[in-house]
Amino acid sequence: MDCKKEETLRRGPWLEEEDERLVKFVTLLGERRWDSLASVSGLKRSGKSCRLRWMNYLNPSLKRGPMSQEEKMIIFELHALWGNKWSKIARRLPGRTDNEIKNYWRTHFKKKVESQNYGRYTNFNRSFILAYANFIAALNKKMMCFAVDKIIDWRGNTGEELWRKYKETEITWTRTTTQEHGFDETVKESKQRQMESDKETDGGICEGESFGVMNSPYENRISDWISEISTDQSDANLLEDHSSSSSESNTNINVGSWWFQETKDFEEFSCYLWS
DNA sequence: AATGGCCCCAACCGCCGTTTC
DNA sequence: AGAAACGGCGGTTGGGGCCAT
Repeated sequence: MDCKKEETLRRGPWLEEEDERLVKFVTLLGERRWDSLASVSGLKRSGKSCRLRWMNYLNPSLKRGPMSQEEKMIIFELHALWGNKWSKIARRLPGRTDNEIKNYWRTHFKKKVESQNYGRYTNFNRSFILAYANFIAALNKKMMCFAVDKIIDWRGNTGEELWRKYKETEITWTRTTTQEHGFDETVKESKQRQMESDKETDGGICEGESFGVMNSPYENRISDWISEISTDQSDANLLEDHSSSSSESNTNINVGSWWFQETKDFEEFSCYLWS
């Protein structure tokens, strides 16, 4: 019986009329009970095949077109954190499927990873990522200033140290990714140039207004998140001498004036951020 | 023009955890 | 409670397109 059923099932690329029929029945019955949907629709496809076609191709919420600069960076960074957790990474990239990300990774990054250049990126430490997220958030919020010399993280890294790491990583990242992966880094580079010139002229105070701020959904979410947790007190911390911050209990992290619980690891942080 | 190598991506496979009956 | 069905996930495959030779 099952063998007979198998024989009648179509395989391989989907035809246009199959797609149309599938869309019609998913709209009608919803995204569930794929086996029933497959048989009710009259499609000679397995439920699994129908589900896959919908999830990876027909779903109207899917993004079309090439990966953006930012999506590439997110894939790269989250893969460094989580490994081949494609569905998990996909959840941080609205409109992209695990299959798409997996394919993208395999064709664009895998060879590079297998060569010697990857190791240093896997060491993105949390303080750097947090500082970076805060920095982007600060830009997005167009805050009046970003006082590098007032920052300290829970490991005792000063703002200057984080800033230096940020710049080094950005420079290395920019150079290698542009060369190796053909990324368009113009926005990032212009930001960086601006940062450096501002830093020189303002003694460590960066004017957020000066930057060409991107308005991506991710950065907006970071910004929203920061808005949620920011308080008047934390704003006051911006101007607080970091020596007093460092004397505080180690359970708190003060990066760029926002407080985090040390127990909250980066995964939790980013889940909250992008979920 | 023919061919081979490579890239890209849709689709499939097998496994496993969850849900349903 | 347990078997079957279902759904999700990561790994793999195969075919079309492009490009260099």
